[in-house]
Amino acid sequence: MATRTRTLTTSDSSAKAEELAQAAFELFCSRGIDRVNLDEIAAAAGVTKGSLYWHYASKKAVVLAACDVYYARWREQITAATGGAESAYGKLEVAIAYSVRSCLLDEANRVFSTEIVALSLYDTEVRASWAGFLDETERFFLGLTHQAVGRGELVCDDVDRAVDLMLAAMEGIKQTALFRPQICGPQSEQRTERRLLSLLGDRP
Amino acid sequence: MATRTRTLTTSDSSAKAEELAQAAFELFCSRGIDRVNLDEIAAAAGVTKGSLYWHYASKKAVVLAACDVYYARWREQITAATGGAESAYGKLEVAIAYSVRSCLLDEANRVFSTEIVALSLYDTEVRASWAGFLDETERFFLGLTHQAVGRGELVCDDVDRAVDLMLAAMEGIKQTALFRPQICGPQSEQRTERRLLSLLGDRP
DNA sequence: AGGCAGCCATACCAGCCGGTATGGTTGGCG
DNA sequence: CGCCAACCATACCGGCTGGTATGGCTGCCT
Repeated sequence: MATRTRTLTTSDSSAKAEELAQAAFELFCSRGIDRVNLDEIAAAAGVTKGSLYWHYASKKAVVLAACDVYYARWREQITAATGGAESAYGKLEVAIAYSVRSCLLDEANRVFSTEIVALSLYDTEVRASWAGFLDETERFFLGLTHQAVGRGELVCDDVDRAVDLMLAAMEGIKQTALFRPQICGPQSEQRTERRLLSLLGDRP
Repeated sequence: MATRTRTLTTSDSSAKAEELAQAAFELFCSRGIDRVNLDEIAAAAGVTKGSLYWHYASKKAVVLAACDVYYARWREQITAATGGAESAYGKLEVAIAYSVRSCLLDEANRVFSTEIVALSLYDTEVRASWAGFLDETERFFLGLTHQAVGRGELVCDDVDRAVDLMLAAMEGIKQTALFRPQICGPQSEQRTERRLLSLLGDRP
């Protein structure tokens, strides 16, 4: 799409740019950002580095674009997961279940987010991008939890604090999962889900 | 190669090796592992790369040695911090206070641990080393918490689970602190301490 | 004395990779 | 048609850095 009005607008005019971002994201997920060079990314998208540099000004720009791919996929999957549930509490359950699963089992997700966090130590743009995503996820869980509490499906006296804590625990679990493969089993997964859920409050 | 000999036992053989490890640790903390080259490390220890390679076989060996420096400093500081308190609960308080402070305020600590975690994604030796350290910290908090519960200073029905959760939250807080500088203020620090402490149980 | 091992410096290499220079092809448009 | 802009390929550069080859110096041991 957008093949004709290829004027001087931004890079969304070209589907190739998106294809390059997708390819970069996949490669970054499997092998880490600085273990993937631009030749590989370009090749994975069916072009060469010369073309890549027509769409992106630097490797960092490619990384930022890969981040956007990550965010878009998260939105897509989280809405798909929560779409089935009716109650706000039910949505919370499946949202946490999805998050735990992606934390504990989806190694690609772990690789990418770990690399981005490490990059954020030195690059303010990457850090700002990731911070925006963290805000988005917090707003998401905050909204659901407030809904559940407002509808009487959950009892929690300090929602903001509870969500903060739950998200921090989730990040911590994701990180330690790298070093404790044993906690990635299916029964451990369910237990983790229940623990995180209970951090948000109690059922009435 | 002949790295043996040395009349006075094993690794104590050369103080220069330790000095190199210390220098490497400081540099890694300030600028990240792969933004520091071996020439700089050697120079910081007053030698050149040629000598560095007499003490260490590769850059990875230097990284591992820097990890050991990190562990040693943690032990030293945590024992110093908990030395003043008599009750087990008091020790828990100061241990958590120290951990929170180092998570939220000590940026060098954050840089180093973040880098090591990222490296652990690909290097099994580094991962094993860090996993050992995580085990050590867990054992430390587990021991204190069990003590506090056994002495009636704390009420907690599932210590293992509580410590797990507290440590996960602490890791998560450390990570998100990078993206939310506002949570690093002193009053926020105390609140964080209290929240983490309350995760371990209630006072009788 | 003299040999040897520990310790260190100098000089050098080679591969990797981000980035660039340049030129070719296509298609829309005046 | 002819021109230009979008898009892409080829070839190349140059800096950085982990790692090595080699030899010098020191002091202990026999």
